[in-house]
Amino acid sequence: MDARFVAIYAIVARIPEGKVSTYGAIARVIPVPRGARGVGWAMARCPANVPWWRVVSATGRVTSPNAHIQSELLMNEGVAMRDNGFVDLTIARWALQAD
DNA sequence: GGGCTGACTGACG
DNA sequence: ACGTCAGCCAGCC
Repeated sequence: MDARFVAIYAIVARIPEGKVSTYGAIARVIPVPRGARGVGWAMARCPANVPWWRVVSATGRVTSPNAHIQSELLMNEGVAMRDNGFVDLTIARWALQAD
């Protein structure tokens, strides 16, 4: 486990309910080895205590293999969902912070 | 060692 | 506005 990935999980863990963030946005705050893909890679291996469902693609689309579960979780938290698998980043986007 | 894949993104037609 | 393409680079055959 690399310290950078720990930082990714730490940031994701800071995303409040009803808010989401994007892979690319996180990749800009942290010097991730492979940029946005690195974040996705990290999410794919979410250490367990990580609210991975609050991370979506830059367009607001849920790109996870279990998108239906993710979208359901987001709706359950009050995230502004458009339709199946889409989040309204205009409303739900969280202001990133490295610390 | 070489080629393909992917929980991405931004540019292009 | 929407579908495709190319760049990206660690992992996994």
